[in-house]
Amino acid sequence: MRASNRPSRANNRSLELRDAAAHLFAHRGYDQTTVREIAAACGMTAGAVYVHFGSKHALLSAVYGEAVTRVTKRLAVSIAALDCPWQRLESAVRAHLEAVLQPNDYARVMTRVLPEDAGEARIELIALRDRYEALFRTLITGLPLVPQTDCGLVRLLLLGAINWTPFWYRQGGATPSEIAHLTVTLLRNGLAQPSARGL
Amino acid sequence: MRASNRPSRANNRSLELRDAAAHLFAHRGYDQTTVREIAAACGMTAGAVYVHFGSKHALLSAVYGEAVTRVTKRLAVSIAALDCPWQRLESAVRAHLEAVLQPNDYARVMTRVLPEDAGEARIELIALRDRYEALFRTLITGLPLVPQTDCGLVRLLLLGAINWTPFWYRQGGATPSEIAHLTVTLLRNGLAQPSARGL
DNA sequence: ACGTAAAGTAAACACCCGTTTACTTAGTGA
DNA sequence: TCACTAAGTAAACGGGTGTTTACTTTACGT
Repeated sequence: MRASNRPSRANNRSLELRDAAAHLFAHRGYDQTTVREIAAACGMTAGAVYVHFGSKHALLSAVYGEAVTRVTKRLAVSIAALDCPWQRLESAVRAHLEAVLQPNDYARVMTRVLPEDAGEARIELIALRDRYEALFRTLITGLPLVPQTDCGLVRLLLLGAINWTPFWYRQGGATPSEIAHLTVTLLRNGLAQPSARGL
Repeated sequence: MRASNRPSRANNRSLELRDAAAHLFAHRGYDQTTVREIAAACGMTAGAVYVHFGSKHALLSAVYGEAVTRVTKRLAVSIAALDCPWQRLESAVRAHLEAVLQPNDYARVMTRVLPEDAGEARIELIALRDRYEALFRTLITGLPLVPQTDCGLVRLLLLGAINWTPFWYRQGGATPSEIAHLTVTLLRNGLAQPSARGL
């Protein structure tokens, strides 16, 4: 039981390191970020990184895991008090967009770094991402959609639309809130003029 | 005028090289593909690549440019005979999805390789992508949408949804045609049960 | 037949990468 | 006080990278 009272003087440089990694991964991608850069951002040497993390992949896993934890929490809070399934979805989309679009390093890693680039940590990242996407599955199956709608397909299209936003979003244009509203309105009623609707 | 009758014995290995690069970039990404691998795929040495292309970036530009050319052509053909703006959009989405989802190396590079990873060739790739996306701008502004709809935002959400598909699409599930139909139906009428529509 | 130029090779170049090793520093508990 | 341990450094290791160089081959035009 001695191993449990861990930290002692541990003024967690690990977290500092993880934050720096998140920042660099978010802005330049995994491949193009070097361990030396991450270390330098904390005023350390590359070797010291391996005191805290076994490998660069492990560092990515830590960042990715924290990202999912944070955005999951944020999403849960944002929908807690809502009952209407459409409002719940819109709130969830807004929370997701706010996380992904603000200069938020962790959330951005979730959409910018492909699990495929993570080597051995690949399976772990995919599991984390799936865990997050399951939240949207629940929200979507709760919607009163036209019968026989392929909910899985809807979820993937929705997540695609909002995961792609970081690639075109610019400060000063539409706000996350506006994007969320348009997205869910679109999903609910479509955008055709009433006179031009099909059967 | 002597420089114009170029090829002579030129049994264009350049194209072979470009195809091999497209294949590798599509399946493993730009960073994780080496010049030696591309050369080996054509039975050549790395040095020979530089007879045909000035750099690895130039090779990516060539692949990306060809990708845009091909998918643009395919899209133009698919909508040529159609008049109804909704049908035109659905056909365009279907063409795009077929290009991106079938094991089509060139189209896949367009969605898998971020222009940001291309270094100096970055600006060129962005210009090419923008040229392609402008086609969708035309298709969307041609739709009879509810007044004051932000067409730019709609285009970006739509492109996001369909650009993300390669990351989850699996053979045997929904076909490109089905995905295209659902996507445009969603955009047109939404998916809410008629009794559950908002104002 | 021969000069020319493109196409290709083998090998090196210069550098950068993730990771490891041997060693130093500093705080802690007994 | 002193052994112990975590944290960190400096430097190297082994390998891979894009690219260049010097040289060879090959096919054409004249």
